[in-house]
Amino acid sequence: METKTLFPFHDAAVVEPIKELDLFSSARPELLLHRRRRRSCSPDVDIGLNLATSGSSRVTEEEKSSKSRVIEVKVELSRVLDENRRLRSMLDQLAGRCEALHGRLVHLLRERDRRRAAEKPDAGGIPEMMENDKSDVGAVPELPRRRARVSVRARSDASMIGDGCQWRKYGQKMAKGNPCPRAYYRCTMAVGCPVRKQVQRCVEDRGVLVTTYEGSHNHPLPPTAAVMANTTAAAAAMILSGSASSNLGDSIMAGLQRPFPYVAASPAVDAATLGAPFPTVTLDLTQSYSSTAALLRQLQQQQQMPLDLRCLLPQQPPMVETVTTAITKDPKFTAALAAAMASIVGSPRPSSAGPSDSSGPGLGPATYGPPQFPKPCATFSFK
DNA sequence: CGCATTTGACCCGCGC
DNA sequence: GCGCGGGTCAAATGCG
Repeated sequence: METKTLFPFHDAAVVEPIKELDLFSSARPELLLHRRRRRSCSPDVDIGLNLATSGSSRVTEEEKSSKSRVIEVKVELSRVLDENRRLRSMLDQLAGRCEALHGRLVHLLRERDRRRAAEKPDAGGIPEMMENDKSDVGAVPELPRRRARVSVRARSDASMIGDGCQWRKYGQKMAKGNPCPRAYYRCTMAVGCPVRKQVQRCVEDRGVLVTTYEGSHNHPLPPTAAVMANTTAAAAAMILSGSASSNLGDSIMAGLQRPFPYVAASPAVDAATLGAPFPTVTLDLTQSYSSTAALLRQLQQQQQMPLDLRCLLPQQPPMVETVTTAITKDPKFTAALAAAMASIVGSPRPSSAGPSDSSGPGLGPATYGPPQFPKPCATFSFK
């Protein structure tokens, strides 16, 4: 981290420079100040002032100058501490609102379920498809069913990105407008798991693999898969609820239970992704994520977030940066991101698992067992 | 022989 | 109604 010397006129050996305060680190700045105050009061500390009587007028000038500098610095420190407290308070408020909304949503959904059970005691439960596909649970039957998809773009030479799940290929087709075939996989980690995914190379950049997930797993996931699944679930929940409040459902609950939106990318609804008629959010792991603020603003502008979640976002751009900084400095964020990255580029892929003969460019047999990963390719960066 | 993949056929929704 | 395209099925094939 950059170091600012606030006392350039002092002997560095006597007064150590004050480092720039990390507003979100675990080291409490107030304590720092407290320690410094205590040190400054200690009789052992040389405060750097020459109190000798020789040249007394010059010393007096220097003394006045130093004292005024000390006062200035104290004021500045006080201002920074105030700002720090204010930012912490904002973050606490945001977390509190999120918690409250989550609790409220859980309550409403339980109420809804109770009402439905009371109204239709002989309904025989929800249909199998609805039961398996949690993203549909909240849909109103008269409204068209909306099935969210999450598209993950990652740079890879392999036929499939390793996401920790086991998949079985059940089809392959040539899609219009793309010379590369599209492969269809379904999850085989549990009987009846409704999750499917499509894998296709990007027409603009053959090095980019576009993987589109649909549905929710009906079984426990290994940690590496859980990270990706959580991310896609949160993203799916976001777009499902973005324009139709009546579609608030269990998927949103799933999303709210995640460190939303820890891993996020271009949130634009990508209707062109694989020609999907469904709302699709794209997680672009080929891009450099230097600006989560841009993401948040985009979410605001496109109103892709649920109404109630939108209110959690700051309304003024400077605060967006503030929240972004908070998110990106959060060790949990870093950990989640690292796990997500590990699920994608975590280990080298065996050469035998490469693209097969006639199955088309870059689309080989499905991988099984432990996750197999393409070579490291996706890029993230934080400033 | 069992299992996974391949691939042509079929189904379905949508636009004209 | 028809054609098109996306998605799925299932018989055929390949492989260990």
